[in-house]
Amino acid sequence: MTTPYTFDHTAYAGTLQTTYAHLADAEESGVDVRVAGRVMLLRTQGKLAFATLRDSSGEIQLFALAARTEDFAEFAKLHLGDWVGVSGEVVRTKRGELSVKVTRWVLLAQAQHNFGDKWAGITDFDLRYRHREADLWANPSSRQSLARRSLVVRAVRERCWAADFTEVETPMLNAIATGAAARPFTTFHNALDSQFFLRIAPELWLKRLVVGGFERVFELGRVFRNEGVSPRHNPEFTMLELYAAYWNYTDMMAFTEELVAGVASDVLGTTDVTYQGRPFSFAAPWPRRTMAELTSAALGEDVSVHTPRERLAALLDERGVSVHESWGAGRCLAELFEETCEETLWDPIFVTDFPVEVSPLARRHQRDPELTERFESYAAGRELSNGFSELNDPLDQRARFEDQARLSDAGDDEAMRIDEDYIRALEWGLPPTAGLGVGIDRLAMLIADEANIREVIAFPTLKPRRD
RNA sequence: GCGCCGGUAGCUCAAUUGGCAGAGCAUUUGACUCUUAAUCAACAGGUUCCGGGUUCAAGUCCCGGCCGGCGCACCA
Repeated sequence: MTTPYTFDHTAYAGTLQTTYAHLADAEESGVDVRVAGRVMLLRTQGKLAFATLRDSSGEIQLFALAARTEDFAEFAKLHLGDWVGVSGEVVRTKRGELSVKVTRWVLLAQAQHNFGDKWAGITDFDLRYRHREADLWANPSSRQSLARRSLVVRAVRERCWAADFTEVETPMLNAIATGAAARPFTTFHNALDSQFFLRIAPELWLKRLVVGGFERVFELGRVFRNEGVSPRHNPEFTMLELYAAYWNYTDMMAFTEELVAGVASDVLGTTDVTYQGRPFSFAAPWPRRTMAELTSAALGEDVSVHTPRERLAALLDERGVSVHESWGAGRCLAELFEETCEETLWDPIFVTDFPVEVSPLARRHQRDPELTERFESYAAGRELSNGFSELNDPLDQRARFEDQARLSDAGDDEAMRIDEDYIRALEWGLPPTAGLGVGIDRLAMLIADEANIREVIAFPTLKPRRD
């Protein structure tokens, strides 16, 4: 059968609900509208038929009468899921339901499959994620979470633009996967006869743009990490990275809390949220506490990057963490922090002053060369952002990469590889600069109140069917 | 990668100790001029995820595999 190529609609269901909220029972507005969407429910009653129409804005009832509606018999045989366009008057029925009293209608597309259960919708995770299109029209909450993700991305982008950051795009196909500690995906370019890695972070490229004179840049894009899959990890995810010349990590913390609080406010209209039943507030300012302070408080024992490595290792051992021989005091401190503090950090907080050993791209702390001017923000027990004063000394950067190479030789397959082109870029002069990375999916989870990252990704990575 | 749990009609779910594989909704047919998950009547709908095994008999028990959820590990 042939269906129309266009439908000229003049109203949305949700808008009609607010515009005609005043209409009394059995009152007719005298206004004709054209609406389109999917038939979600159908109730026929002899020479009457009621359908629930859903469009992107909400739902409205369609009211068809044999005496008034063209092709009434066909209308009464619509299937759940069919797309229709209708025209008719906005009325409220005797029973109080705002409706479009259908005079003319057209089938826009047939639904050949249906989900059947009007109450439970689709609950099977496998079906929901593999056929998200069905999930989205069967389950309004799925659509809401993805819509909120979209609003988060939009708000992030607009706030970065408003702060004079230039949006840029850097390569996803890289000869070296660097800028973070993660195992990469590999691929191959035939014409260039070369192996490439999908990027694990855009960090080094972005700083090269700062070297080139883009004083404020950001990139909002996909990164790929060949790691495990979990309710909080998808192999490809979206990251915001942002760099500002002349800022240090203190400036960047101030920007970060304003950005995140602003995004929450833009999307939800408030900075007060409830995540998985537990409230917290994104409102700035967030507390700043050093990693050593928090870890000492959790342990009931003063520790720092200067605590003898043997003592830190013993504390880890007590907690069942196996200590690798290549770990120095800095790595041990960071592990202790993750073990004792991370999950307890519910309200947004900045954890500052990370050891040099675990921060190969961050600038040394002005007061302690064993630390860096680095922060991570935490919320709901999870890392939300990561930022630092950027290391701009090419000699120190080379030494840091060489430390990483030693870790790699010691069997750490996530250690960074030395990037000669990046060191050369630093030799051209990187001004004092602060950088920020924010996991957008994680932020969207918080704002959409979702426990599983897949709920804020339209098509999460699944194992291909093999049957 | 490891552990636990799950997979039954298009969808949501039942099935007692191993004993004829069911219901609601959806689909099909019929009734019905204000329904709201409409209601009522009837018909139809199955490789119980896949492959082996035990048994007179397997959705159910055993072995292997596939996919998913959760936890651990890894990470953001």
